Amino acid sequence: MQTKVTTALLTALNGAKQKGQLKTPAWPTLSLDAPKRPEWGDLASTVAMSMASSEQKSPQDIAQIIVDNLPERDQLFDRVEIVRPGFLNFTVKPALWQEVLREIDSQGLRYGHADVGSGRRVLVEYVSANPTGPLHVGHGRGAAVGQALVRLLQAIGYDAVSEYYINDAGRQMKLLGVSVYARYQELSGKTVTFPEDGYHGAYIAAVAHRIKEQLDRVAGELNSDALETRCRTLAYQELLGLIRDDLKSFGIEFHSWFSEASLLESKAVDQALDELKSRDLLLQQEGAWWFRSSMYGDEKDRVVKKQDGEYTYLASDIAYHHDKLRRGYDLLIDVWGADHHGYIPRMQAVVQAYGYPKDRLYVVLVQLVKLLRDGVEVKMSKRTGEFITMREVIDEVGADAAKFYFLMRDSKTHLEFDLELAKRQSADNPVYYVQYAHARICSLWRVASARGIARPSIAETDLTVLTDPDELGLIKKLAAYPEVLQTSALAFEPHRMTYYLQQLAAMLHTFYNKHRILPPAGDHEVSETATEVLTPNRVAARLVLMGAVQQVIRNGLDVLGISAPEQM
RNA sequence: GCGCCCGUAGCUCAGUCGGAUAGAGCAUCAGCCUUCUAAGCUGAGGGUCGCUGGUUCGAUUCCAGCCGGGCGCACCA
Repeated sequence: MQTKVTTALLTALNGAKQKGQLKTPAWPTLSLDAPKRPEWGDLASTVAMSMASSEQKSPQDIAQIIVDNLPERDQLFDRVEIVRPGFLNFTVKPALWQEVLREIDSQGLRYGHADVGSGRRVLVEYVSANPTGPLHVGHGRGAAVGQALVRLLQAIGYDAVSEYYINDAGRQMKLLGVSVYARYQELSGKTVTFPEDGYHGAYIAAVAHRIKEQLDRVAGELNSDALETRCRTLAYQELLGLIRDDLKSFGIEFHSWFSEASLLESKAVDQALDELKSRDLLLQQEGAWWFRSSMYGDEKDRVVKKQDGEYTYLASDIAYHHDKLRRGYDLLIDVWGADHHGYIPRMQAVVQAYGYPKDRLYVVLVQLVKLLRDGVEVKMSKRTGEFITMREVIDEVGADAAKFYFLMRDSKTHLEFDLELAKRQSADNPVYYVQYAHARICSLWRVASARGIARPSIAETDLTVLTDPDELGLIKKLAAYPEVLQTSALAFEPHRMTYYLQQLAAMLHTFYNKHRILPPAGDHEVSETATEVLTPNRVAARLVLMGAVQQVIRNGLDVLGISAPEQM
């Protein structure tokens, strides 16, 4: 609908220009918003006001010129008004709104999809937690956001895929081995002093217990170093497996998993650094090698190879991004915890160092989740290993509710997540509120079929009976869906979709409460307050409308990776 | 100290490529089930959009400076 009216506006502007009524060389971007008040029409434009200075005419005059040049004015609009400073308010003909329902019906799950991406390839990297322990709530939010981004981008025509980068090399892995080995020794009855900087979580002992048998078998033949290495390998596999399982129960699967260790083994790190060296972007100083990120706006240069000859974490990260860039993606998205924001300039420096524009990489920051239970904060401490895991949250509130909560707010702001609220099955809980709207419509089909009312075929339904403001209001909301989807995807902000769904669900519930969709069952007297006449036509048209609402809720939830239950 | 993010109703937050009387949910109060799921709906109260300046016909939105909160400033990951 927006596009239809925008096109008309543009035609009007160009027409006026040809006649010499307007002279602005380039039109400002034509934005059309649904105005806040119904008396301001369905769509409003501010072009006339923004052109006032370049035209040296009053906004009202410009608006009048535009109106005079509007093509097919009577076919498109019931009313076109010019209001006070220079707003152009359009009231679109109901017939055009009614057409939206046919569009939804014919496109089904694809309604709202677009091709603004035109197949451009995007790689979204998210979660990427160290395989040194279970995923915690923060990872859960990152997972929900990452998955939603992939699906949103796919929906508007991008070829988007997901990847998990496994930090299976370096110090953290070493510590994992040491920690598990210590617990293993304890299990075998030895007293050991647990490494100070090791992983203290109870899950480490659990892992040690689980792999004990395998270790016992080789314990006699291996010295302690080799045993420790074995601990590391087994624990790593065990923990990565847990992470995969957790993600799976959260309904998340990755297109690919990428191992940091593989970069070191294949010498990809050396190669990536050599390439920088050949471009004079690597510098040896004080016995260490520095990446000259300050050449590209970072505040200072960064060490990639330490005095002791070890690579830093950044070295693998450089190689990893080098690899991603060379795989030919048009855009790389990294979803990071907000505490890593200081890392962005150096990664963008990496991108530029390899000759790519810096916006080839976009980092989506995800802020911390503050867990509450009945309004009281649930304290977490990573140091002592006492933190709430993602699995605990999923097990307690369910994957759908958890995802919805994670996606409810702008990811770069702190999120309060009340476990009790997320579990509650009432209107307080936005997840169920939205899902319930969907289930309610499904229930309508069940009741209709029980009463022998067939689901109407849209081709044979007269939609012109849908003239009630509530009916048209719902349709207008449905018509806004494609725009919401697109904005949400292009801004990398899934919460816009969550918000929209809550609004749509609210309208559905209001409508449902106020109007009847099916005629009352035969044995009920029609109450006096039912002033509406429910002709078979109207019933059919309303059912079509309900079908459309159901479809859009389903599409919206789907793009967020949340299920749309038929029954609750 | 420098950098990034945040500051909107009692609480949690939307909105802001500059627009017309600033929105939702929760909480509070008052109502609505013999009907298609009350996991729902209706109504009421509640605001100097952190502060001060600037740009503009117009600023919650843009700019500058302050104030408050979070995070980051390693040859850690």
